[in-house]
Amino acid sequence: MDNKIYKSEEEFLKDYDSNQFEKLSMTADTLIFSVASEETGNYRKLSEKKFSVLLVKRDNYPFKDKWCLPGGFVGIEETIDAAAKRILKTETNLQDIYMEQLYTFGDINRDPRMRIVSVSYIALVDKNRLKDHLSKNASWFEMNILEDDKEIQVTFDNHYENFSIVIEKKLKNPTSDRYEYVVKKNTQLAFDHAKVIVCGIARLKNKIAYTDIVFNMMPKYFTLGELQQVYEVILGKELLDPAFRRMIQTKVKKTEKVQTGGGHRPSVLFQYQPKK
Amino acid sequence: MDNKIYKSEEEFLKDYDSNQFEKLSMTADTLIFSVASEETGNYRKLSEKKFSVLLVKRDNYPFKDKWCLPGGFVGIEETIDAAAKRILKTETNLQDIYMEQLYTFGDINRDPRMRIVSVSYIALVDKNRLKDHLSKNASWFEMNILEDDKEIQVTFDNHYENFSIVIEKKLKNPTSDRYEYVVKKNTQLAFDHAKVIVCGIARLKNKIAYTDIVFNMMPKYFTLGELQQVYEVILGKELLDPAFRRMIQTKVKKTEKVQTGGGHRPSVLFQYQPKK
DNA sequence: CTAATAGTGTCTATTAGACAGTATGTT
DNA sequence: AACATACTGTCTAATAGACACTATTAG
Repeated sequence: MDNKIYKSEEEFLKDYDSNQFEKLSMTADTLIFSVASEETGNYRKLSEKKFSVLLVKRDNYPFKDKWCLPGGFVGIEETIDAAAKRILKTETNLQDIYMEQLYTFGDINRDPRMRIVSVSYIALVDKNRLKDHLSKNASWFEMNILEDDKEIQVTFDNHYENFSIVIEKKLKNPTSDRYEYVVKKNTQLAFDHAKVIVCGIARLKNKIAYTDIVFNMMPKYFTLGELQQVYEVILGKELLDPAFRRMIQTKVKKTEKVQTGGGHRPSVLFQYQPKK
Repeated sequence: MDNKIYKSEEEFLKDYDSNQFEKLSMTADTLIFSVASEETGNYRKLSEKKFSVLLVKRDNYPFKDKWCLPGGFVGIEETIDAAAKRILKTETNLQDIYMEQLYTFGDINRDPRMRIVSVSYIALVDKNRLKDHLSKNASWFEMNILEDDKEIQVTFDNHYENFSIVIEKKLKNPTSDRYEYVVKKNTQLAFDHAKVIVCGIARLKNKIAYTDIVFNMMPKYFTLGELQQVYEVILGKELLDPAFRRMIQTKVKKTEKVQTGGGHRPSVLFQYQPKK
């Protein structure tokens, strides 16, 4: 850097060489999560809820024919949030969807082409809102998650293909809840997206406990049974009905509508009610 | 992008033009938090704990003579984490300090020179570990935080200068806990660092409730009174002794040592004990 | 003795877990 | 009638809040 003395910020900026530091490329990658209903065949049984993520098949190198998260480069005149929204629109044709920044992944060789830093986002959608607006290479994968202290296993299934990943978790520091993820098995996911997915699942699990973000995955009207299933499939464990209903009653409002036809007592439809 | 068909990833990569997308600059900015003890004058009274942040006076444009967070450009061959560590070492001469990524700020005009995306980090240090290793322009500022639903006010004081900022909080979405911060008053902090500080304070407040990260700000041996004060100054509220001791007993281990000389009953010194 | 902090006992209020029970639709 | 889910009542366990009390030292 030169040592010229400037008298004002204007003068300094006019003279500033924006290329004196090396620049790098940035992408926004989006974890689009949803919960889908799978019919069971038995007219009496409830449809099973499946926790799903949207993946895109790469039709170019690198990682040609592998699956990856919807993503794209951040433009020089575009905020990162705007890039993430643009990508969501491109892949799902949806706007006004819940999104939040997840984490920024900056390993040097995470992309074989060159140094690319990825800012990841989580998006939550109600699957009823999108039927066939998906882009050509995009596909919903149902996930099954098996987790203990040391390892996470996720299996992905889109009814044509299925595969699984195994990720080892290591606490970065005994005082915190931050994990370092080490990919032990992954054949089908491009880049470091296996880690991104696992990181996003952890965030979502955490946040449904102390926020209302689940409702972004629900239709306007829903039964408490359905809502409970969504919690259960994300948390990966069953909940007790009375405890669940006690917890949820502050967040929802009963409607006059009921849902019948299930071969059992009709259930009341509820709506989300944000607390003031 | 050209449409040449490649037969392999190797062939593709050899041909790849890494400059086809616009690149941008990235910095890592670090919130270095600590809790300092301020003597009270009265030999009997405990020293007051002050929640502090390390700021650096800019000696160059832009924002010449304003205060900012320690930060620097991320090198093209350097991970973002490594950049953050390098910056911490430069400013405090400390290594092996607790750090975690906070958030990535990517507004287009957050830096008047050019498009710079900032990945912010939180670092927590025990102030006893650094006495006079600070870099020339760095200074610890004690913070006083006043917060309600809508607004955060922080005053900064380093015993020579003091100033305050006012930030409005707006929930981005009723279902979540994400805020948009709008700077209402700020005369002394450079860039968007007022927002970054407020964002970091919020994260810290949150995380001390469900992790053990406070212990990164404590010396090896401490009294429960001191520890409670640290919690209180970060949370901005008083805690009840019996409840605090019940909560903390699973995290600490009593030692044989006691601290005397305070004109009152001596207190037992404790150590952090991570749970297995 | 006094001021100040250290540390404990215990009552109460709130919340979470568990289980058993009742209600009601469709075939 | 039987199955499957909807929904509730209530006991218990665990946790958090509140307050009062005892302990101990330097000056």
